[in-house]
Parts: sequence; structure tokens; C-alpha cells
Amino acid sequence: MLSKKTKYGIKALTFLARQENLKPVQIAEIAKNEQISVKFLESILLLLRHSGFLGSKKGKGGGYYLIKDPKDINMATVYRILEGPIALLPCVSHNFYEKCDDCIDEASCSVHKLMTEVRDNTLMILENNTLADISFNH
Amino acid sequence: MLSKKTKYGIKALTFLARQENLKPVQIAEIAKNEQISVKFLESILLLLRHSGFLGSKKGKGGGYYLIKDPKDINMATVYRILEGPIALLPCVSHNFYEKCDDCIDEASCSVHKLMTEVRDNTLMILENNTLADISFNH
DNA sequence: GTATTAATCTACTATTCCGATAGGGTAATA
DNA sequence: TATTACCCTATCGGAATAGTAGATTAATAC
Repeated sequence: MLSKKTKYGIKALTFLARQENLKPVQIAEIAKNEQISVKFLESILLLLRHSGFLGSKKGKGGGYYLIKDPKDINMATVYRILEGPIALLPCVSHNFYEKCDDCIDEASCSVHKLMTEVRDNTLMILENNTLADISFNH
Repeated sequence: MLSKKTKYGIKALTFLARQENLKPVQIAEIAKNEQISVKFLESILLLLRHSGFLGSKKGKGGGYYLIKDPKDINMATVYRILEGPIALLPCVSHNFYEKCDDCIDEASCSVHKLMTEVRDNTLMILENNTLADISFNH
């Protein structure tokens, strides 16, 4: 299951992508529109800023804004930053690989086989979607 | 991430599918071969029995055995019983649907849109795989 | 230069779930 | 009738999630 952190993060990015101008949007405004706890959203936006998606401006008229074109924001990257591994098992993950304690041979592991297939497909979908793709109807 | 319950459950089903005869296999034997805690596996096998995949025999020479042909055991069904919803969000799930508290309109929700695509694909893969498919090389 | 605004940072808390464990009960078989 | 092995209930520590609180810092407006 997707964590609320990821869900809220994607919603916030979408909200910013849908802004008509590039003026900073306050945390409180995003939180109100997307029904998210202000403080929780705060920590998510900070993470997205540190990850290079958002810029921020302090003081009056401040807030957060996208520093990349939504067309250039890949949802696989966003997913990995907010949620973590795309794979459902560490032994199937590219970026977060870990060997199973209980598994002697990955090649003969039925779970590994099935989850690799799921992973490959999910990754393909996330990589083929940008923030622009999911934010606008076309 | 996949729970150990699901991982162990699938491994146990695979172990039983790979048996050459249909004699009951003891919990302890499966647990030893797959490196699973006996007591934890016990609860998983019980669930799989209640769900109609396994039969059991008590007393000496007892144990668990498949009561379906591995070709007829669909991995989507297994996944739903062990892990729960296939969808990453309740609002995207067919079998476990729940409306989001924070979401006013699903049609315009970017997360909903993306996760629906992921779900459809994952479901397709799980439905196209049987226990036989993942247990044997062909 | 002072007040206001809004992001930043640190720390804490309540709740839930997971994985595992313990121990006795019950039914089938030899 | 003794043994084997499944069946059932209860519990528990640890980790993660989601949210909360409060103080700090930086930018802007007057």
C-alpha cells in the first residue's frame, strides 16, 4: 500500500504543476486544497525541495514552487524518493537490493520470479509517466 | 512491500506443488526447507487451508497437501488472500474499495490516475500466472 | 529597523501492524 | 492408548506511520 506521504507528495506536486503562474504557493494553501495536515505536508515539501523538485521562498509572498518543467519530472524518480523501492521485495529491487535471509537460490525462487515480473512492469509504467502526464487531461 | 506472510505462503505452496507424490507434508519439513519459523508458517498454512487451497491430515503421517492442480491456482487469488488488495490505494481497489477522505473528485486525482494504471498491469500479471507457472521451469 | 510572514528544524507521541513466540487442546493414526 | 501433528488463543517487542508542538530563521513590507 502507498503511504500517505507519497500520496500527499504527488498531490502537492500536481497542485503546483496546475498553477497558472510560477508564483510561490504557501504550504497552508496546498494543505487546504488537498485536505492535508499542514505540518505533515511541511515535511514532505521539504523532502521534495532537498530532492531538487521544488524551490522555496521565505517571508511574505513566499511558498513553494516547481523548479523543473512537469514534463521533465519522472514519476519513477518521485516514487523512489517518497515511497522507496518500486519492487515489492528487496531481492528484486535494483536501487535497494538486499539478499533474502531465507533464500538459498534466487533463480529457483518462485516468489522472486513472480515479483520480478511485477516490478519490471510497474517500473515501466512509472517511467513512462511524467508529472505533466498525470496532472493534465489530454 | 510484500509481507513475509505472503512470501512464505507462496513459497510453501510452491514447495507442495513441487512434491512428486501427493502425500501430506509436515509443517516442520516445509519450514526447514524454506527457512521459515514453524509457528508462523503454521498460521499461514491454516489460512490457506481455510481458503480452499490446502487439505490437511492429522496424526502420524499427516501434514498438508494441495487439493487443487497447480495449473488451476491463480496467483491473483493467492495474493488477495495472503496480502490483501492488489491496488496500492483503497480508492483504486476493486475488491477492497474505499473512498479517500481527502479526495473530492477521483476523476481529476492524479494519484488515482497513475495508481489505476499500475493496478491494472499488476493484476494482469498476477492473473496470467498460475502456481504451476512459477513453480516449474519450462 | 521593526513587525510580520512563512519556511525551517528538532523533538515528541499515539497508533497500528508485523513477525514471532508460547502453550495447551484436539483429532487421527499405528 | 500412546504418539503424532494439526488447531486455536493469547501475547509481545519493535518498527513504521501519521500527526503534533514549539522554537528558530530568513525574507519582505511598512
